[in-house]
Amino acid sequence: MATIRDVARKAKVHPSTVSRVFSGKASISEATRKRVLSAAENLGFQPNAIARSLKTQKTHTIGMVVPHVFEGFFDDSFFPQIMRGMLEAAYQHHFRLIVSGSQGYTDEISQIKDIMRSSQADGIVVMSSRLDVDTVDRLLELDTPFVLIGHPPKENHHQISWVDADNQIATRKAIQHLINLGHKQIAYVGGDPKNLTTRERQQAYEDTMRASGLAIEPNWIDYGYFDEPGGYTAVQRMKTLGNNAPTAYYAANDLMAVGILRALTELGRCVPEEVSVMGTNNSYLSQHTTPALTTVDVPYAEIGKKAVELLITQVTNLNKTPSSYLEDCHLVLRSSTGPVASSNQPDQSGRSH
Amino acid sequence: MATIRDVARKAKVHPSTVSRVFSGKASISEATRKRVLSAAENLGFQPNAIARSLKTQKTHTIGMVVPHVFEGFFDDSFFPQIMRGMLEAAYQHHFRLIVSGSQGYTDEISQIKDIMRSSQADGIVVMSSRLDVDTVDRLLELDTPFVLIGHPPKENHHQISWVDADNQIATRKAIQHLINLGHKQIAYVGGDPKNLTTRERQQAYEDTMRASGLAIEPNWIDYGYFDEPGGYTAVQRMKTLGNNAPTAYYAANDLMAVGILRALTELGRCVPEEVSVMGTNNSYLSQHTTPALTTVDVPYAEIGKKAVELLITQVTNLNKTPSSYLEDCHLVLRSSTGPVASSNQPDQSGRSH
DNA sequence: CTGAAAGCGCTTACAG
DNA sequence: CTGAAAGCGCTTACAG
Repeated sequence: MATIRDVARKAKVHPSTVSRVFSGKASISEATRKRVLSAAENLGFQPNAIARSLKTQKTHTIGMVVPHVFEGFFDDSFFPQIMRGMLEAAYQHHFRLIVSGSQGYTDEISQIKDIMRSSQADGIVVMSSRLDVDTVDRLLELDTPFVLIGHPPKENHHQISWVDADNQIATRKAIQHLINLGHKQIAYVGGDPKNLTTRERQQAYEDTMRASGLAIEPNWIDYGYFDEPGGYTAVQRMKTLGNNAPTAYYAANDLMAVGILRALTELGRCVPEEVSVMGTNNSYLSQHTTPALTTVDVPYAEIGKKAVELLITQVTNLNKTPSSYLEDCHLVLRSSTGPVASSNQPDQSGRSH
Repeated sequence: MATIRDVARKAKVHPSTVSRVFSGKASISEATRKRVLSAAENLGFQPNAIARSLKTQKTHTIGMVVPHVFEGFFDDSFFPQIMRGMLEAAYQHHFRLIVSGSQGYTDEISQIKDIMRSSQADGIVVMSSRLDVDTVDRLLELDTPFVLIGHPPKENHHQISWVDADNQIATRKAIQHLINLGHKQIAYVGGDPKNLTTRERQQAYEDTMRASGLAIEPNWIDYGYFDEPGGYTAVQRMKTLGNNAPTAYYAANDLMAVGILRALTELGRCVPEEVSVMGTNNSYLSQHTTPALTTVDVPYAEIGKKAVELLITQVTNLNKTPSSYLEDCHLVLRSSTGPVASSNQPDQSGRSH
C-alpha cells in the first residue's frame, strides 16, 4: 500500500505537502496539487484512516452495539429499521458504523467501553433502555459522546441526548381506539417488564383506561418479552378469566400480536368479531396477517437516523448541548379491531375513523 | 484518556513493559504484571486500538458494505439474517464489523475501496453478485482479503473464497415439488435479471422443466426485482395468457410471492385450489400470509456466519488458500401449493410428502 | 505556498 | 524479565 512518502517522492514534494492536498484545508498551488494528485492516482494512494485518526483523534465512525443477537431479534422490524436509519444518516455524512454484538446487558456495557476506550469511534449510539442496568450512568462516567435511543432515566434527563418514540401518546391512541369501539376489558401485553418502553406504555395504558373511568384488572396485564410465543402464552393465561376475559388485546409489538392472533384462532375466537387485537410497530409482517393487524406505526428508521445525526453534530461541532427528539407515532387501522361484541357491552361512543 | 506512558509512570516501569502486559504474549514477572494491571485499572486505561492497529497493521475488524439502503431491503429476511450471522461470528472471534452504506453498485465498489485502502478493516465481506459489474475483478486488483457472499464468475472460481446458497438445488427442489403436484405450466419470477442468483435459479428452473419433458414458455418468465410490487405485476402480465396462464408460480423470494398472492386474490383465483404459489427464503413473514407460503429455506444467517469465519481464518492465519461453501436449502411445505386443478392436468405423480 | 520537525499511542526487534 | 529506540503513516504548528 502506497504511503504519503511514496507519493511525495514521486511528485517531488515534501510529505507534508501531500498531506495538505488530501486534507483539503490548506492552500496549495494548482500546479503542485495536480502533480500530487496524479502521483497518488498512479500509485493507488489513499490516506490511511488509521494513521490519520491517531493524529487527529477523530475516526469518522459511530459505534453501536447490538444488544443480544438472538434469532427473533431480527424478525421484528424494530432493529432492522433502526439499523437502516442509522446507516442512511451515516452514509450521508460520510461516516461509518462500527458494530459489535453482545451477550446480554452487562456485556453490552463492556462492549461499549471497549469500543470507546479503544478509540475506534467518535461516539456511540446506545439502544439499551433497561431499568435494572444503569447504562446511562456508566456512560456518563466514561465521558464519551453518546446518544440514547430510548428514554433516559428522569434524573439525567437534561444532561444527555436521546431520541425516542412518543410511547405514551402512541399507546394512548391505541387504547383510546379500542375504548371508542366500546371495549372495556382491554388487555395490555408488554415486552420485558424491565424494559422502560414496556413500562411507559403500561403507564399510558393505565392512564387512558382510568381517564375513561374503566377499571384495570391486574389479570389483564402480562409480559410477552417481545416474541411470538409470549403473545400466545398471554392469551392462554387470560382465557381462564371467563366472562372477565379481555375483549381486546393491545400488544407492545407486532410479533406478540401475531402470537395473540394464533392463540385466539386456536380457541376458535373470531377476530375482530369477538375479540380485537392491536399490535405495535407497523412491521411489514403486520400487513399480511389474517386479519391484517391494526397497529401503531413507530418510525424506527427515522429514530435511528436522528440519533446518528444528533451524534454527528455533537462530535463534529463539539456542541455539547444535549437535545432530544420525541417522534410521533400514528395509528394504522386495519382489520383486526372492531366494535365490542354486543353480548359484552353497548357501543358507547361510535366507530373510530 | 490514559496512555501507556501514564500507566508506566504510575507502575514505575518502562512503557514497553506495559505494552507487553497488555499484548499478553511476552513473559512478564508476576509482580510487575500485577503492578501494571493495578495502575491501569486505576487510571481506567485501555490500549488504544487505533495506535495498535497502526503498528500491527491489524484491525480486528471486518468490513462490509450494504448495497443499497432502500426501504424494502430490510423487509425481506435476506439482509437482516446475513447481518445477524456475521455479527454472531464476529462476536465469537472478538472481531467487529465496520459497515458503510452505498448508493447503487458502482458506489459499492468505491466504498469497498475506501474501507480497505484506508486500512480500517483486515478484510471485507462482499455481497454483490451483479453480472454487469466486475466487482470480483476489482477486488482481486486491490489485493485485499475478501470473501464473497454469492457465486464468483466462473473464471475466478478457484482464486477466491465464497459462500453461497445452493441455488440450483434449491430451485430444482421447488420446481420438482410443483411438477410432482401435476403442474406443467409453471412461472418463474426472478429478482433482478442482472443478478447472478436470479440467473442461476432460472437455469435450474429451465433444466428441471426440461428434465420432466415440459415446455418452457418465455411468457412464464418474468423479473420482479425482489419486491412485492414486482410479484404483483408479474401476475398482471401473465393473466393475459388465458388457458396458457401458469397454474403455479415460483418466486425467487417471499416478498414477490406475497405480491403474487395479492394479485391472485384480487383476480379471485383461489390459492392453492386453482393456482399454486411458492416463495423463497422462508422469511418470518412467509408463515403468516394467507395461505401460509410454501417456500425454500435458505440459511442466510449461516451463510453470513461462514463468510466471516472464512475471512477471519484468512486474515489471521495468512492462510490464503481460497475455500468455499455451498449451503443446503430445504423445502418448507405449507398451504400455498397443491395439486393442479383437474380442469388443467391429471395428477401424474401423486402428492408431495 | 512549501519544508522540516515533532508527535499521536502503540509494538517489537535488539540488548543486556 | 525489562529497558531504550525506532517506527507504523499521518497532521500541524512553526518558519520562511
